[in-house]
Amino acid sequence: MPGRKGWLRFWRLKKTGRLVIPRKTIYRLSIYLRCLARLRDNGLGTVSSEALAQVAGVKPTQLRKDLACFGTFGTRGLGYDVLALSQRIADELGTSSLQPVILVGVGNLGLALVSYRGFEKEGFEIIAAFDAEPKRKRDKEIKQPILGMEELSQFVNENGVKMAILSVPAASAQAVANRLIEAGVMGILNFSPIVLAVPEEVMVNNVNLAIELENLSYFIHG
Amino acid sequence: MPGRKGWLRFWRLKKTGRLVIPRKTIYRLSIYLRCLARLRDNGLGTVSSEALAQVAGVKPTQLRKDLACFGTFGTRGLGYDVLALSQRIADELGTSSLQPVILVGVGNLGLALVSYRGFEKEGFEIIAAFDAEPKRKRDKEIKQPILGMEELSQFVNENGVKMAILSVPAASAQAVANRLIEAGVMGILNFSPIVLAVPEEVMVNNVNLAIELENLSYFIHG
DNA sequence: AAATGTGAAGTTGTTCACAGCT
DNA sequence: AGCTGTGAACAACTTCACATTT
Repeated sequence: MPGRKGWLRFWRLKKTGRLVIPRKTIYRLSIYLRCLARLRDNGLGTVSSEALAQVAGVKPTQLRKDLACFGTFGTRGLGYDVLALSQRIADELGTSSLQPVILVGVGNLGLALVSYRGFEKEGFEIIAAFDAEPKRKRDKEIKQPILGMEELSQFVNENGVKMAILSVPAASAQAVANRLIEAGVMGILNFSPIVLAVPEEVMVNNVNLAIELENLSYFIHG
Repeated sequence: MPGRKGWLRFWRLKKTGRLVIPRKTIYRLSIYLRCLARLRDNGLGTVSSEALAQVAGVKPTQLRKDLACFGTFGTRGLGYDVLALSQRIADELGTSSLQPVILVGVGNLGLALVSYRGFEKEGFEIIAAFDAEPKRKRDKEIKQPILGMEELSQFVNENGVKMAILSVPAASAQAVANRLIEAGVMGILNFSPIVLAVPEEVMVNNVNLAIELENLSYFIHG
C-alpha cells in the first residue's frame, strides 16, 4: 500500500487526468518564469537548462525534473526555446488572466501593500481595501477605496473575489479570516504573526517578516 | 559513504560539538516561540505537545522531534513548562540580544518596512536606511536617518551591522547586494524579485510577494 | 492514565548517471 | 558534441508505533 498521501496523489492523478505538481516546484516555476522574461529582454532566443538554472539559483537537473512534471519541450543538443517555455509555464500556472484581490487591514504595512507596484506588474490587482476604521486619516492617498468591514461579504460575492491579503493585528486575524472564508475567499496571503486555522480547501501562505529576520540571525551568528 | 551533505552535517557536529538543527526546524522553533508567548499571556503554566502543536499548526510528533534536536525537557505524563521551554528555544535561536539591521531602498515598500512595528517587538531594530536619493521627498516622516549609498560601507563597519533588508528595484539589487557583502553584511532579507548570487557564507532569505500570490492563485484555481 | 522521547518506517524532494536525441 | 529526459540512488523530512517515565 502506498500510504495515505501517496494514495491521495495517485487518486488526484486518476481523477483529473493531470499529474500533480509539487508545491515547491510551483514556487520554482514562478522563478523560472521571471528569469525567462529577463533573458528574453536581453534578446536570448534559446537557453540551456544549465544557463537558466544558474540564473534561477538551482541545479540544472532540478530544473529539468521540474519541467518534466508537465511535458517535454526542450530540444536535445540545443536547449529550450525561451518564448515557448515562458508561454508553457505561464499556462501551467494559470497566470494568463488578471486576478482581483482585496486587502484587509489598512495599517502601516497594509497601506504600503495596496500601493505596491510589484503586484500589478505581475497580473494581480488589489481592487479594494477593508478596515475596521475606514475613515481614519492615513499618511498617504491611495487609489483604491477603503471600505468598512460590514461591506466585506457583499463585495466579495459581487466581485467574485477569491484571494485576500490579510494584514490585521494578531488579535483579530483569526476572526477576520473566518469572515473572509465565509464570504467565499479561497486563498489568503497572511501577514499577521499567527497560524490561521482554516478548512482544508482554503489555502494560506504565510509571510512573517520577524521570523525571516530571526532565521537569518540564527544562521549568520554561526 | 554518507554523501556530501550528510557528511557536512556530521562534520559540523564533530567540530562544534552541537547537533545541527535543520533549517525547517528553525523556522518552526520561531513559530513555537510565538505560540508559547501567547499561551503564557493566557496564564498557562504547562502545555502538552498536542496542545502546542495544535496552535502552531503542526503534528504533535513533529513538535517533539523538533525539540529533541537540542535536548529533552518535558515531563512525561504532564507536558512542557511554558516558561522554561520559551527560554530554552529563545536561547537556541540566539534571540536574546537585540540585533541592529539596516534597510536599503527607501521606496514604496521600504518606507513601510522601516516603520513596521512588528520588527522592534521581536528584538530587531532598523537603525538606519539608505537610498540612492536620500533627500527625495517622501510620503511619511520616519525616525531613522536616511543616508546616501556612499555612506554605507563606513556605517556598516562602525556599527557592526550584520543584517540588511534589501528593497531596491530588480535592476540594482545585485549591485547593492555586492556592496553590502563587501562591507561585511552576512545576512540579507531580499524583497527584490531576483535571485541574488552571493558567496556561500552569506545567507539570503527571499520574500517575493508576487510569487506568493501567484502560488495561491495556482492552488485555488484547482 | 497521560504524555514524552525515539527507533523504524514511510514519504517527499534532490542529485546522479547515463541513455537517447538532434 | 552537446544537451535533454529519466530511472535509480540518495538525502531530508515526516509520521508511526511503542517503550518509558511521571
